[in-house]
Amino acid sequence: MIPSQMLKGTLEGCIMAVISRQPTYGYEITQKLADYGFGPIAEGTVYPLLLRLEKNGLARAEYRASEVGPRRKYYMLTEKGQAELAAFLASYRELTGAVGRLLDEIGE
Amino acid sequence: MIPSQMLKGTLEGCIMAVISRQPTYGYEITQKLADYGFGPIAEGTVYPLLLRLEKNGLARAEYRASEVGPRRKYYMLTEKGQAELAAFLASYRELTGAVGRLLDEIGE
DNA sequence: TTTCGCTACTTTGCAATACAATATAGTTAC
DNA sequence: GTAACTATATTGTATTGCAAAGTAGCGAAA
Repeated sequence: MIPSQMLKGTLEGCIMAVISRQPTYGYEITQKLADYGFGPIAEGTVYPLLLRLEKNGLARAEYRASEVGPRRKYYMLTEKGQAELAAFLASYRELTGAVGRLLDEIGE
Repeated sequence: MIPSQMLKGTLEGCIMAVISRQPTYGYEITQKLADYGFGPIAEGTVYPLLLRLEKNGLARAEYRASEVGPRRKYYMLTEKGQAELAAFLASYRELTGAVGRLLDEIGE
């Protein structure tokens, strides 16, 4: 299990990454994240985060009917969101680079 | 600059990693972290974190005189701390693994 | 036809933590 | 004697993942 504190700041970027290629809805995102190995990410985590992305103009959404259940709210990145995703990737690499150098030095 | 939210959960593990090899004092830790590329980590971040490690039995500390300034409080990992460090490393690799798979798939 | 299971979204409130700000104080060099 | 660097501690704040609870559509088994 990845501790929740360690997901802070990273999860938002990861969700932006998920919706960056094709419109995706919340429920599907939680399943994809589990597939990638993030563990079960609570819906109470994903939905508020999506609403926040939308509110901040990083994503926009549209409802589409589903053939197997309630309608789905598909999210996709705005241009501003694409830029934010690029910034996240840069920061993420900065972090993993720093941690990598540290672990290297202590022989881990 | 690595956003502070992204450091949450990771920084504690990194500081454990720093003091795992040799006793280190707070001020020195902030400098080492900067050297590794974490950016300037505020003292208001490091000291409370060290006190927390100590309080939770993950680290112990002793004061030693300095030849160039005030006395220093050297921190070192306890056995419990070593175990916690190992757990952190496992979680960290779980996270980077998951993010890696995600970024792979979206072609980043 | 009712109930269970899966799908799907929203809201409220809490807990953890990095950090800014502030305070304190020893040492050295000008 | 005062500025600059070294060194630790405390208080309060903002962010954010998540638990919990609620709403609701659909299909299949009972």
